[in-house]
Amino acid sequence: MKDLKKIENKWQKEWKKSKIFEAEPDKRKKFFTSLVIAYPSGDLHIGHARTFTRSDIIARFKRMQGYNVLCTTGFHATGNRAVVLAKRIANKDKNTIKTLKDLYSLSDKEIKGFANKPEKVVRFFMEKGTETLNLGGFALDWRRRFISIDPHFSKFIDWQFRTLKKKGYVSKGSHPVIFCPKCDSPITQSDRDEGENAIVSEISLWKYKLDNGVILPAATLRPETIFAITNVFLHPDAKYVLVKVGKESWIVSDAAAKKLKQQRPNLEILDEIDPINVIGQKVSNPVTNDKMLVLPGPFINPDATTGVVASEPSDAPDDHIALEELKKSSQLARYNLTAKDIEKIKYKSLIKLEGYGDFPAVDICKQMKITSLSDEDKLLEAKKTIYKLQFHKGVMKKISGKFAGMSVSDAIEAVKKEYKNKLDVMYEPSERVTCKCGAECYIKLLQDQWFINYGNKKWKSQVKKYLKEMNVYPEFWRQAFEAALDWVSDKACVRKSGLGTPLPWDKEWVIETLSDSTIYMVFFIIDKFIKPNKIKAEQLNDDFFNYVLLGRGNCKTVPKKVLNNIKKDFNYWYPLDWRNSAKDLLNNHLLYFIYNHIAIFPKKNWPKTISVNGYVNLEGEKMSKSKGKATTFRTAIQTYGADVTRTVSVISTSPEQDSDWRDEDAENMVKWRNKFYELINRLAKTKKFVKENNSDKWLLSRSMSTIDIVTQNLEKLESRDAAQYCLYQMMSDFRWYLRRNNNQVSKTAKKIATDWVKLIAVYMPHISEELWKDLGQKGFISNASWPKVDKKKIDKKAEESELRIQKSLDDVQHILKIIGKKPKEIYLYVVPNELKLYKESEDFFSKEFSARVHIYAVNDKNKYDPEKKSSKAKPGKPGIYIE
RNA sequence: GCAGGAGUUCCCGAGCGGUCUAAGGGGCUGGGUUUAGGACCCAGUGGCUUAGUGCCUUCGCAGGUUCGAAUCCUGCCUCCUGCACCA
Repeated sequence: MKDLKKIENKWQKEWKKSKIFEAEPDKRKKFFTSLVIAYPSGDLHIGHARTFTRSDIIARFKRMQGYNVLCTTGFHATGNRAVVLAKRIANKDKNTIKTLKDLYSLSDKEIKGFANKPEKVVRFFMEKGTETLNLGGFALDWRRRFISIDPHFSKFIDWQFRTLKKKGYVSKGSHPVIFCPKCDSPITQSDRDEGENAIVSEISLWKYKLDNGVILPAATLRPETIFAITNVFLHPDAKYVLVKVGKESWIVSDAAAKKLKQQRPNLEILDEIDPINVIGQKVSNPVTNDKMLVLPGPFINPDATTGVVASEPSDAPDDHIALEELKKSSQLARYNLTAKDIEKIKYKSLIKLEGYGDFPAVDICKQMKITSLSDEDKLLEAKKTIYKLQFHKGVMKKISGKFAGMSVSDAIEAVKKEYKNKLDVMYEPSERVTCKCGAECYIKLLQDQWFINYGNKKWKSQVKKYLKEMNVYPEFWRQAFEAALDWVSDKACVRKSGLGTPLPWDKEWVIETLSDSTIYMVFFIIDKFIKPNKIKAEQLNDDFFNYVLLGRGNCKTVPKKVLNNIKKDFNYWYPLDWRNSAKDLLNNHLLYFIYNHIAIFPKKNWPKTISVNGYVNLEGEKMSKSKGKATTFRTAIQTYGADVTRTVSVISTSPEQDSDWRDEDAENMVKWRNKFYELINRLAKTKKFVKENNSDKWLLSRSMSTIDIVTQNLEKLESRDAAQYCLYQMMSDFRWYLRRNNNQVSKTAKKIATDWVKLIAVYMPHISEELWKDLGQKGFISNASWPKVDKKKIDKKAEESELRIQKSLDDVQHILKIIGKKPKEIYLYVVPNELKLYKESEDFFSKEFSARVHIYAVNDKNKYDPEKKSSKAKPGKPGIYIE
């Protein structure tokens, strides 16, 4: 057999030489798509294989359908990753260097050259990535490749941002992030030691006032309990401070003051406060104005939130038990309090909860026999139980005034809204977070941030409306999309570090990754003109983009002729017909992509179709978790060949699900490919064809249905279904056909095989080109026309007849199994109109059973039928006699 | 916590109101082919039964709707993903 890997290389060269993938406008209908631009901080991984192959399959399919297809890609270097990598190399980080060596076989010298040179890193891997895509057989127009740190591209981003700003979609604000004080920077999941999954949670602060006007800000996740608060707790032995916040004075724990300082730059620490002096005083409830005591709470954690806790003992088991304990406390005198003071505290029933009385906290503590704060585990469980029940099923009682009758979950939001002016907020990580450097992290409110206002109601509703008009494949994702759209809000679009384009009007900021990659597909069209016309970045000013992209104004920096060519190309190719990406971009990039098109371009240029696919796991493990042995796209190609790698990466599961890369699958696919190649190659060489019988009509009918299904599925990019039919279904039909015909083929079968190779060509383009040539066809199969479905050739009768043969084969086998002996003679008695069908299959049956098979019509007077089995014959079910 | 999903036979993985013991692989068992191994081909793979048949049981758990449920509804359990400065 030929070396199928050499074949791949040969056809890649042929394609390049003949430039068949370089697209120029012509009279055909166009189809414009692109691979999602990859981040080149390493070579492409196996996840890219899936997403990219899907795009390539659709591009190749459309090309064969007769469209003028433009498919291309570029690289995205914006952001911090390469900067961090280059820094780590400079610091001689062993893991980083080892990974680079293991995965990409780089030499020490090469690696050393990357130290503190992020640009060098990304440009190096851009070349690697390009190579890999070529090895994968991607049908791309490489004249349009760019990287997002090219100065020309930056000019495009300048224009985009100025345009957005003019339209009022960019504004300044503040933004909470999880922050490491030691590294002095926001800290992402991968930089964390503990609390990888922590998120920023917003905590409400109710401001309880002492008589002297000083505020005790109590933190809570349940602001609706304000109506039933009975007292406030301070830790008697913790360090508290008096701080100034704007015009107000607050008392908070020392730890809290330090955290709050990060969220409120105007906060000033004035003085240390002894909590003992505050305990025993009275504060007023900010909503009800009720007076209540400040009590000692040795159980509270002064480091959490503000160190001030409001107590709601009817619903919070902790608070209830704390008060119970306090009644018996011997320490009360220390705070000038008496047990009577505590006993006077009256619980207020706030939330109606089925199965519980007025005070659920009291009930559950009784039930669970909790009597002391030292029963920590039980208390936690009780708290969780009540909280969960109340959140989902609790109903607010009369005491809550206008919120009465609301569910607790609704009331929380309603209270926040109603008392917007009285409530304050602070932010905390949802769990403890520590940085890899060891320091504990907290939330910092970044000031003077620039935002793109994706929360803008009008803009959002435009997106929502247009989303309904767009095609989303698989339809499965549309719901997820709409849900994500509901949640998307203003997005901080600049950072202080990393590669990228400086914000045009505030150059100390750099536009971040997801914000400079929203409409980059436009740049594929422009980029092609830059080199040949020696256009400099400075020439690409706003006038240029306004003229070529929006058809507005005048541009004097670029020659008129070039300008109009670009404009012509843009009008021909745009909009993007198909955007395919992995699901990680669903919540962000894909939405921003639609948002920005809608903001900047007229409707005729808005994208048409979005498709999404799941991730790829490696041997059942997440790629990020399978340490060290991460398979790259390139090694997969080198091991199994491009055709196999491509096919395996899209065939294993349906697009909406995560798939799994298993070497075993790839090995099976290698077998399949070889079998396919040998089969078609043998057909190609066949000169002697057999006479046709029912199985030819059957095969033709089956192949027409298969082509039909494959075509329909590719239209929706249901790659798995399409592949399953055109690989496995077709193969199993051919196998039956060959079995039926003693491994011989007819002319019809060879023609069907030719169509089959065309179907396979989108998955396995290399081997298909080779077989195309073997079959004596001209030109590239990549440019051949997609097989047409002739529904007239779908022959239900022939299929049914073939089914009868199969069934009869089964019946005989079944009997043979039961009688358990080797047959010498087999007699089949068929109804008269089936005689021809069975008679032409007589040899086939004989061969299958290694016995002489005799076919008789039931009305044949000369038949041999000692046991009168012919009387059992029905249509499709011959009588059977075996000797 | 909020949001979006998933749980199918030994394993992977289809099916998403009747044609479902439930596609397709893999594994295992038997047979063929082969000098042998491999590869390849055929058959079997819940239980009982049978000259090509018939019955019972099964799709996370528990209920419900229906003439009929793996498929629809309700509740529960378990698992996965995202929640933003990270590409």
